[in-house]
Amino acid sequence: MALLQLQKDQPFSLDLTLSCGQVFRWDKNPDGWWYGVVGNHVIKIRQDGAALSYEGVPERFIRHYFSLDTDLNAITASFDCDPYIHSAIVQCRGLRLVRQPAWECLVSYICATNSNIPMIRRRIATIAQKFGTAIEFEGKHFYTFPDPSSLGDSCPATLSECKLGYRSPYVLGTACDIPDEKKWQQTMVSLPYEQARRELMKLKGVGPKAADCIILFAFQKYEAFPVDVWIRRIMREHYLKTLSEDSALTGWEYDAIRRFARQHFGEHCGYAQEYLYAAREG
DNA sequence: ATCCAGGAAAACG
DNA sequence: CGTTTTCATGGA
Repeated sequence: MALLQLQKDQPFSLDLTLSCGQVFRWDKNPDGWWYGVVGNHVIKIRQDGAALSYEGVPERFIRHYFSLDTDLNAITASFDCDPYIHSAIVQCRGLRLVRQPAWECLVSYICATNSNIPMIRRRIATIAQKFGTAIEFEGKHFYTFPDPSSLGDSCPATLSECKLGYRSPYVLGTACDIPDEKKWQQTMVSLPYEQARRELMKLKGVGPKAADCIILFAFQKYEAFPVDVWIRRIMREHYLKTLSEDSALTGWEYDAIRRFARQHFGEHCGYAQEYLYAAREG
């Protein structure tokens, strides 16, 4: 068991960070410990005030994954520009965007379309269980997320057990389009936002929303502003009151919303998006 | 039954 | 070209 002491000027909420909907593979036990699989590691972690207790990975891994070295106060200050976002910032103090493994993030958001969070979590868990590698930890089995070739070579019958519905061929096709996970990841991080977005949208099952989520959560390009039905509702009610009430989100509207957000919240508008999403009330 | 959920592809004018 | 329809799944 290792201990990490957070600094006073380093706000962090493990609970908000792991339960705000950006990740799908973390679970909290009633005793307060979070368990998750990141890459090839099972991580066990809990927070008591400014103290983080953890095991499974070295400290530098924790710092990197949870973005503990980014100046969160500076980031939230950069988009703290109106009363509504201000209240979200106060309400979600300590929420950080984590650095998700890119391939898993990509598949996660292909599986997320027209679906809800519990369903997404179940799909990702089943994919890992069927195609990943088992890791034993505290007598229980955890599963790594399978690499592209493991999924690409999978038999369709087993994949259908993951209940992806019409998303199955998208996941399969994308697995075949990305033979080299590491090379793909390196290429993507080097591209500027708009270019990375266009590249991602070439993949089957990746539209504007999924592309923006992947860019934000896996590549830390904080100018991405994913617009889902919740964000559209919030933006319509508090920022773009001229938007029509019907929930259809056209391509033109999506661009109008993300461009407004980029201008209004600034270069970290993606971070602002996650605060808006986390502070949403049903 | 009907509607909805971190949408996107395919079909249609 | 922009717009509408369809898609599979399960919970409310």
